Amino acid sequence: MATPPTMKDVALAANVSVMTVSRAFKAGSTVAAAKRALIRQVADDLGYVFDSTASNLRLQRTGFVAVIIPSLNNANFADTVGALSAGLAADDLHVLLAYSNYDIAVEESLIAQLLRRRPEAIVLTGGQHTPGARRLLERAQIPVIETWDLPAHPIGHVVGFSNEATMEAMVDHLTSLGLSRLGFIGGDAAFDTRGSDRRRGFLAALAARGLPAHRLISGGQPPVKMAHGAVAMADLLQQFPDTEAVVCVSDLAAFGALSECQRRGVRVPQDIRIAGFGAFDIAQVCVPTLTTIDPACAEIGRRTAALIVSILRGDAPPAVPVTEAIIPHLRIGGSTVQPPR
Amino acid sequence: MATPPTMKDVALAANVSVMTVSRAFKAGSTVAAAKRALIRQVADDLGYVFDSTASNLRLQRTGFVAVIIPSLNNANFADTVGALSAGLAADDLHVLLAYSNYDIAVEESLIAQLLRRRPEAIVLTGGQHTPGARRLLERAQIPVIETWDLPAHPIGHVVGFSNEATMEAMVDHLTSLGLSRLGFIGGDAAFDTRGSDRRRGFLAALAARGLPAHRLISGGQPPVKMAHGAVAMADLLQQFPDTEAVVCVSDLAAFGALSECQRRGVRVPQDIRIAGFGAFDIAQVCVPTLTTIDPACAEIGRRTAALIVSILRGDAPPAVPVTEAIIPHLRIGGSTVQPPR
DNA sequence: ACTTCAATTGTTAACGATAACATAACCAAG
DNA sequence: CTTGGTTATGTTATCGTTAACAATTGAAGT
Repeated sequence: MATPPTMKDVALAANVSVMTVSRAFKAGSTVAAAKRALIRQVADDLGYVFDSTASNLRLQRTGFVAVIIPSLNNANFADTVGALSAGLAADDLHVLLAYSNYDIAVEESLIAQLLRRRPEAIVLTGGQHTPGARRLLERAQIPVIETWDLPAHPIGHVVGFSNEATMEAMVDHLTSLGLSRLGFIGGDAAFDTRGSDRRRGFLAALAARGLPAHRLISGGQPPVKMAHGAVAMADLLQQFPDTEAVVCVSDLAAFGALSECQRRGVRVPQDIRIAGFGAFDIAQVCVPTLTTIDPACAEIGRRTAALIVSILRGDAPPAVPVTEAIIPHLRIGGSTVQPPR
Repeated sequence: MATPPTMKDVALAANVSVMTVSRAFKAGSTVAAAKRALIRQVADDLGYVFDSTASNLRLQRTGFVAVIIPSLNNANFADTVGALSAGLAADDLHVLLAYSNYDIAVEESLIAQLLRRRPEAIVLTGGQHTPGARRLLERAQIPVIETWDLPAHPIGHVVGFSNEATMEAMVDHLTSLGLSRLGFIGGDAAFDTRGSDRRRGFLAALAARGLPAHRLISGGQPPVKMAHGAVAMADLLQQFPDTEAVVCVSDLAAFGALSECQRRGVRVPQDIRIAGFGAFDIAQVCVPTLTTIDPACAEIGRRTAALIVSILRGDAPPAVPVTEAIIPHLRIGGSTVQPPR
């Protein structure tokens, strides 16, 4: 057959009306059991596949939830999206995923594209957007959820945490070890807003303690990869050899830094301490394990999914925009504190 | 406004017909320049957003390419999907992504769901599918591309490589170093077909050389993570302490194995050699760097995108199913050969 | 002024599924 | 054998956009 069979073809073959075929495929509708079985059999024989594009148009509902993440290739965002998809699946909502490559201009164009697909909700990573993007989102008649951040001026709902605030606990940990010469790797670019939020938080924490805050090494444009962390560590060791501990924008950079230390015979944590961010798998496998901050990626996804479901399908959707604060957790590893043996 | 504005609203406001509005948004159609500008202005003022669900139905074309990967959280597949998306974007094709969690039963149900969305092509990872999945795909009137494998009986097009065959080069490398007591970590489960293909290839390569092939350690169910690699290495060192080299199903497992060696003071490569698969970032950052096989993930994505574009939008689509063989490359690292200093 | 042709705009009928309404079939009770 | 009330099925119109065709306009050529 040239064109795929439609309900009409099935109806013809089963000798019923199109409407009956439609009902036969919908649970809870009144069709004689025998007829329903017949219709499904006929449909299967014909190779009929339900056409959701038609249904979407008629019902004015697509079942799509648009999601924009900075990068596909990042275990943290993957965990969030995984939990999000899982949480939406039960309510027949499907993630329409796009990635911005850490560029809010790209994000804006993705938003414009995605909205044409008529998603029922849209999930963003981060709280910083172009004015154009804000405008599009404010006019879109769908729930907007910003994640992975606590924006000062949210567009709609929020499920996230303050990247800046996480650094307080980290610096607290390091200073409680009696350390005062602290460095930071990563987060310089105007692009990586979450990374520079962390750096800002780091600097604020140092300032609050009256500690020097000049040991900063760029990790280059995001995504900051392992190899960049290694290069940055080499820079740090050369420029500021007296550094006692370095906080990295992510565990990937931190592992790169650790590897550079290994290559140079610099002992971690004896000679220098290293901390990361994100609680990536590698943090608990590498030697020593990395001190890091667990931002509860999956929890963000779960809570976002639950929020969306309650808004779209729930009987009591929230009247005002919701902000759900996630509490990241400091996880101490061998890269800052030598385990007792 | 309760319902979002449609072309009709724009037409009314701009005092033209709906069709003229439609033309005003379509490049290359005959609308007076001034009128086109006016319509676009009016549309913008109203907050009009093009509704692709209606367009998709009318045109019988969605611009979707369905893609199923085993896991979101895997840099290899992420690289493939990234390159694929990029290659499709120019032709206004968008990836509709789903992940099977390494389960072909899940894959079948995803295929059924995705086909309802009327994708213009569908891309699968791997060449093993349930009979139900094959049936769905054979009847779907769209191009099917299997990737990351060279199936014996392809459903349609193929862009991939033989996981089994890659192991020949790896074993060749190890035996050329004079090693003969080789082990393998991972790939036991019936699920992870690519992993067990690699193990089969490993065993075949040993058999061809008359080498003993009993040093096999399960990595558990896929995805085999770093931590599993560490546990497996501990098993291997205990069960087969005379092992000279171990090939792991992925770099992640290999890094876990390497980390276990570090913890135990087993020197790599002096005491034991470790190899991985996938050319993940970590392979070239860790100390020592990992010997691995680069399956050219991005190349798979690029070639798949090019194939799809040529089929869907090209003037000379291939008459018969195409099989594009990708050539994976052995990359030797410090985990099998100590670098000269 | 009168064709002729191109450029521009309008009208109609789909695309495939489904809510809403209308009708037909059925069964039990009186 | 009616009547009343379910249950099962059919009919119509619609979601928003667009191809195909029809109609109108305007400018150039004679």
